[in-house]
Amino acid sequence: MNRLPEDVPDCMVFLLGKAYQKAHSEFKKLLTPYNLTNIQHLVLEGLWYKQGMTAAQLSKFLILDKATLSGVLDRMATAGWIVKKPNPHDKRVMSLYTAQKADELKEKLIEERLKANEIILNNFSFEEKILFRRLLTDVVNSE
Amino acid sequence: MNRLPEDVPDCMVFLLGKAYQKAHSEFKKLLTPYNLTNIQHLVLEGLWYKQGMTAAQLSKFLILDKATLSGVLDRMATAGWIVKKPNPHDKRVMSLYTAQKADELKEKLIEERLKANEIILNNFSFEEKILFRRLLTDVVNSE
DNA sequence: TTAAACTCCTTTGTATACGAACAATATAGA
DNA sequence: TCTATATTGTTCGTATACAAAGGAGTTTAA
Repeated sequence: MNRLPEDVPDCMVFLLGKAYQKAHSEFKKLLTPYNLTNIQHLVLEGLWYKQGMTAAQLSKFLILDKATLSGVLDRMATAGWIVKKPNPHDKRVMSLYTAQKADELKEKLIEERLKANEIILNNFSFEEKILFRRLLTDVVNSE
Repeated sequence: MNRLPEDVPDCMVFLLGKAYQKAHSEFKKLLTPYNLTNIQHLVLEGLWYKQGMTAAQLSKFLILDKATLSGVLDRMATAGWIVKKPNPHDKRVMSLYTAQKADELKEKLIEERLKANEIILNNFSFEEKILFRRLLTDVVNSE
């Protein structure tokens, strides 16, 4: 990725966008061998955290639009990463579970996330890492 | 936007993504009255910084994929925000300029960017703002 | 001068992002 | 119990994001 231009108007949306773009791109490289997209990896981590969530619950948990998630889950079910089980108590809902194919790769996939974190925060001191996380969290949780 | 879940795996890609999502969404609200998307606003700021750039130059300057930019520029030209002038010396190239419609709104549009910055960095101290910018810049420019 | 190599921009295909509208289903309240 | 209201997941439309390939134009080198 190109370096940031220097003598240029200050825009946090742009800066955050480029930082995300960079992080996304690094992680994408790591996931290529698995044929998983970043979002699909995120869904797996979400379900490992709590199996059996409905799409609505997962959508809130991952702060992902339900419309976006709908398509993602479809592709993941087709590719055999997750399983959708109908809920007998509520016919609208499908409970979501990771499939065996995903569970077998769990350790490796989590390792890739940790590796991505390291790459992204490569040049930061321990204190900077902590601070950076807090500042980002504050932006997300503000208001 | 929902708050971040707390007791959850640490993932910088996710965190950066959500921070960008938040910032993007705040700016989007501010731009709605103008019928401009965030990226279109970015293109205008780019051209105000340096008029007459080609698509390739603008793509590098804004770190935007040329394929993405191609469509954005089309829509902006159609909507009358920018003008594409053919370059007599190189028939492959179009020089890009902001149109009158954009220039008339320049001050207001820049004001919206500043307002977005304030909203996003709302809870930060002066020192934190400076530091946050530096950390983000380091992420983008790393390697 | 001419062919190879390179550039610029567009197009195609796939994957998000998200507002809006919908059908099917639940549930609350009269 | 029956209806007004709310929820769940899907689909649609539009706008990125980006890899890959293609057409047209330019430059380089032999």
